[in-house]
Amino acid sequence: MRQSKLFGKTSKTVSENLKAVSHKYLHQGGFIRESVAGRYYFLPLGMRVRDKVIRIIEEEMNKRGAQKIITPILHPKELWKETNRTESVGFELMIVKDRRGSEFVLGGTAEEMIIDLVRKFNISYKDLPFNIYQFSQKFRDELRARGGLLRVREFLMKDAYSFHADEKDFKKEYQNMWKAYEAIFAKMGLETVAVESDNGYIGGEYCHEFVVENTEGESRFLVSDDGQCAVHEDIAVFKKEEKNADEKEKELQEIKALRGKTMEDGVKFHQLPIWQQIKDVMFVDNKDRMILAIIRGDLDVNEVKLMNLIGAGELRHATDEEIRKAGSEPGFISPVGISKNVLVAADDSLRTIKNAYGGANKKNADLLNVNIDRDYKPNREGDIAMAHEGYLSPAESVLTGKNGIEVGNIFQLGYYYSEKMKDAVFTDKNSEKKPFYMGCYGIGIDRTIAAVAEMHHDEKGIVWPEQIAPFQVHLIGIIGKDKKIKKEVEMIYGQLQKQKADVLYDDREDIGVGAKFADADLIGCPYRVVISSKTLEQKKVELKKRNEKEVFLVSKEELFDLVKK
RNA sequence: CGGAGAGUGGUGUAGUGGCAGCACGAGUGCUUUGGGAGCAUUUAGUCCGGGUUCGAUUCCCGGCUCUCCGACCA
Repeated sequence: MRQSKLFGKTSKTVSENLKAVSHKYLHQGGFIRESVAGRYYFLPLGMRVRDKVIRIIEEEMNKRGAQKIITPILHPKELWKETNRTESVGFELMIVKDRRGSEFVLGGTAEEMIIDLVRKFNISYKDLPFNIYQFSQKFRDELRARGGLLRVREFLMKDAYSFHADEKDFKKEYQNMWKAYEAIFAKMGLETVAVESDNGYIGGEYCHEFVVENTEGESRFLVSDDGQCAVHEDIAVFKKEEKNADEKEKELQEIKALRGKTMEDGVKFHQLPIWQQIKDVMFVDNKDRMILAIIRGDLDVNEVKLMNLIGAGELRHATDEEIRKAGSEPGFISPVGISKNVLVAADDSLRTIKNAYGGANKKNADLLNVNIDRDYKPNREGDIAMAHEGYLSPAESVLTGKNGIEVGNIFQLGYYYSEKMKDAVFTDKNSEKKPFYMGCYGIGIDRTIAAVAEMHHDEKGIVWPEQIAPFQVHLIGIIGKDKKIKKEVEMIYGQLQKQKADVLYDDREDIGVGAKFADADLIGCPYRVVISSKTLEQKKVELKKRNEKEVFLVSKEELFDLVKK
């Protein structure tokens, strides 16, 4: 490719608004341009990177038995109704209508579509298992796009769906895809951690996120020092040490408490440790249920765990008025004697303490010596606590908090969809209809590219890993008056083309050499080849790796050899 | 959705209640080629709507858009 003909240009300056490094360099290098927030044009350079990423994924998926298909992007809304995901999906669905009034969901994930396709075929156990995948544009009505390609509203995703006769067979595929992902990301120069996570609206019982550790990432997870676990904050369990569980239960007491509304106010007023206080958080779910989450005072409520415990689709904090309407008082909420209309969900940490203190459901009144079972009986009890850095894993290893970019995930779906959707069944050996056991597996292509840029750059631009660089070689001539040099570069370019080498030739005649070098650094091809009077004299070419400082003089033959694939 | 900030040529920015300036870019000509060259010349701009005002790019109100933080989402 001649750079003079390349559509899209590098830019010397960049808006201060572009904070994420990947965003900045992808913009400056001429890989992408923004349309509106969270929607991007991919320019030729960006497309080359994207195509290479696609190729790597495709190769690895095919190698492992998956087959590529494509579904329409507009999904009939009826399908989403069949699984009730028109209601349950957390992100607001993008819905479009055609002129006859038919409604379609702009696909953000394609479980329903794939099952709808599969059920057209009268699948028998002999057809199983299979894994079908696609690359397609996905739409998510994110409340807040950010960081260039890091979080977008429209992006290319590889999504795969596997169908099995039973769990055992599925588990093999889960491992198979796990391996595929490790191979895929390794080829792109990304080191990933498989983080155990919550399934969210996708459904199913367990899943793993593939996360690239990076401070720009929004995925918060914890790893234990013993290397035994890497788990997302949403579902991380930890050891809740006993506090004063041996203490004898004392008599319940209500006392006047002229204090502020915070946990600290309670500690100051009673001169007791924070862990002995009961933390009460009132929520409202999407069915307008009032939910009181209670937990040991030194811990925080994890809303995802809470949702899972009580089976809620969405949660929000209750307003002060709602708390009063439920017969309590902000800052003085208590599970003791709370209205029957309030669902009380208790964290099991409350079993590690005795004689707790906290509000009395009225202003400036507190209860002392509150004990679970004796004074209140939660409607639900379980783990709803948020794990934090420094806590101990169940195996008593210290947890460390990390941030990362989620580039892919693999989900166990089990019977989640096949039970909800009609005819999502196969015929087994005994001629009986059985629901499919399923899994699904996604990779966000755009975000993966951003992750590579976040991980591989220096102060001058992106340093692309060879496998996904827009070009392998950036060829530059320092031409001057000497016609011979121009001729030489053209000759070398011609030869490289003949070899079908992946080369970007900076043939622009009207710009200085400094600009050419700066552009080469910005674009970040792995090899830079320079032809000048100096190299011509020595009958060599100059070779420099983007990720190294030294330049080497090599013979033309060596160069041609290098780029031979 | 809550909070904060910002919208000025293609890009990055300055400034002002009364002529909108600079740099980069782009075009032309000459010159120039080892780290974003030089001279000359041309080109192009105040987000939208309303208000205050003799006069608004500037002040006020509304809208839209973007960025950041949070919430949400994965």
